[in-house]
Amino acid sequence: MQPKADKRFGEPARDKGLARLIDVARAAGVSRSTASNVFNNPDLVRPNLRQRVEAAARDLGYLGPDPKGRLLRAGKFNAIAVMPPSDWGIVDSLRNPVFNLFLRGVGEACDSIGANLVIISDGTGVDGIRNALVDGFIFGRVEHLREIEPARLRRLPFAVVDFDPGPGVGSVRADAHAGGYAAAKHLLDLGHRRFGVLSFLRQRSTARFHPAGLPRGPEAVGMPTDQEKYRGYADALAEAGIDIADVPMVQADPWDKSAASMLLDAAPRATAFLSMAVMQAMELVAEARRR
Amino acid sequence: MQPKADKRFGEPARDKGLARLIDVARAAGVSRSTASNVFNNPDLVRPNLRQRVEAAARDLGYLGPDPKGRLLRAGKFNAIAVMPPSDWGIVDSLRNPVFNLFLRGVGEACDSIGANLVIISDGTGVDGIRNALVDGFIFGRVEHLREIEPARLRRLPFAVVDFDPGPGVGSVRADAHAGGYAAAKHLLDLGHRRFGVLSFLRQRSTARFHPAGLPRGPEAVGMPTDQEKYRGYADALAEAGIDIADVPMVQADPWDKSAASMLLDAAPRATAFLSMAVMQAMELVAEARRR
DNA sequence: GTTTCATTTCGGATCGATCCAAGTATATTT
DNA sequence: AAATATACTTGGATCGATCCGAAATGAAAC
Repeated sequence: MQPKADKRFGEPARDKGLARLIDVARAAGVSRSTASNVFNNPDLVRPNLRQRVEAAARDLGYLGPDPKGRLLRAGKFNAIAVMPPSDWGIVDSLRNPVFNLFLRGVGEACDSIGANLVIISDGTGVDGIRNALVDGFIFGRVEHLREIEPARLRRLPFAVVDFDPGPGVGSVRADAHAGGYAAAKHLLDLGHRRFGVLSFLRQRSTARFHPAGLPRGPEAVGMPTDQEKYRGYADALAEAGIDIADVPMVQADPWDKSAASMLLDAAPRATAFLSMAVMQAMELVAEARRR
Repeated sequence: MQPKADKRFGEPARDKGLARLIDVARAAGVSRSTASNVFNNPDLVRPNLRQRVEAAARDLGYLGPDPKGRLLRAGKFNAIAVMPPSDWGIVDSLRNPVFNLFLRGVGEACDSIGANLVIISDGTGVDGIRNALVDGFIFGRVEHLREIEPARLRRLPFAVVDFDPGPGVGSVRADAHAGGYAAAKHLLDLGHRRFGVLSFLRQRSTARFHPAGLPRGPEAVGMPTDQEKYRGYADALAEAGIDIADVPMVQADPWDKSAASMLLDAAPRATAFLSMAVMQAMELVAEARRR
């Protein structure tokens, strides 16, 4: 049947230069649906028409269905977002070995289902989270959950790593206590007895030194996993008769480079160090080597 | 003015449970435009109406303008895509220090403009490139350009790293010749005189050993930058009276782990090695340490 | 030459929102 | 109080495509 006058959109000046499906359809003298089928269900279109459409597409330089329109209908993005830890930004995140590992894990899943991996920019802010064109989010840090109002969180498809936000939410966590215990035990087995501890603060602020042990109250190590890790350290040390409360500790923002030298100054006789964050540990090694 | 009967969309069963802008508008007894303005240009809406809309939004659990619809109108994605080198996939890419560096560079730019960073999955294939919801692409390897038909490439906003695709296309490149020269020079200055060279093949295939120098023809090192780097090595060696054509070389796929041991076997007396790819170099170090 | 049925093709409705020309209510001027 | 200016609102058109019921086509059957 011949296409009647398809009054949809009165030929609104194709200024952008990019052909739309409707342009191809008109050029080929078929309806939008037929043209659409040529690209999505070629079997449904008889060969002669199909060729006409294909020729028209070639002539107009049509690149195939535009993802924008398709997306609006389908509602799927074929992409998964990863939220870098609060206020880290993309660069800092990529610099962190642990985050890289995390990213690789997510990347593997993405590869397997052919989804793209989106790293949410810090610059987009918390609202950016809503505007990201993705199917779901993976949070690496609890802070995010705190920042987002619960109502909207409830409608967001997401999963969490290293924190159990309660029933109904997908989450995975590492056994931080075991990890911390193993690390400390390893050092003890090597004969170390004098330690120093590097920990971090919840908020960006200046480094502070605690002569001994973990402070109580709101300043205590933030993440649940970190608390567990700390307890892991503590338990291992306890077995060797060392009270972690007697071990010098520096708390600082993970990016605060002064923490390392502060700890080295504070615990000059220490032969081994326990750190909560990789970045801090790396900085400590670098600083120690520098001296 | 009171909203008349806005006949648009005959209340199509809000089954998904998610409220749309139009639902909010109806609930508040205003038009879509007004509701839209409440979220985008609050100043244009009088307080009493605005509050009514906001209340309605709250009641219905409206989360703000859906990015899908907004996107369709705006045509902007606020995201930049990075293509991992052909057939690497996301995971392998993230494992590569050089790619990580590259990613960090792009990430920095993204952070600064508040754009999200998208890593295109290998699984989406070359077509995925069209379907990615991004504003532009950055290619790290020339192979991509070869895979994409020129016509569609011409309409794609993109930039290229380490390859100059010709006029009209944004591109940046490193001075590979200088880099190669400097690296080789450094080793020479350290006193090394017996070398081994690790290079890679364009296509995935089994490692092959060349007793001396770079083979000619289609098997030659693929990327322009790699050829330059090779010449950089060659020039530095030449200054020390060494002809690179006399240096044992192994060519292999960057991920082929056998290359390292093959080279170590082939050049047992070598005291220093020159590699075209980081991954190969890393594997070489690991293998050497293992022995 | 009809009737019947499977195969193709068509076009209005829709996805969720924004733009803009046109209309209405309110404020200001005379 | 009428006339004019200003401030808000409105709804149709649009972004680019897909879905699906209905209409048209063509081939086989009567």
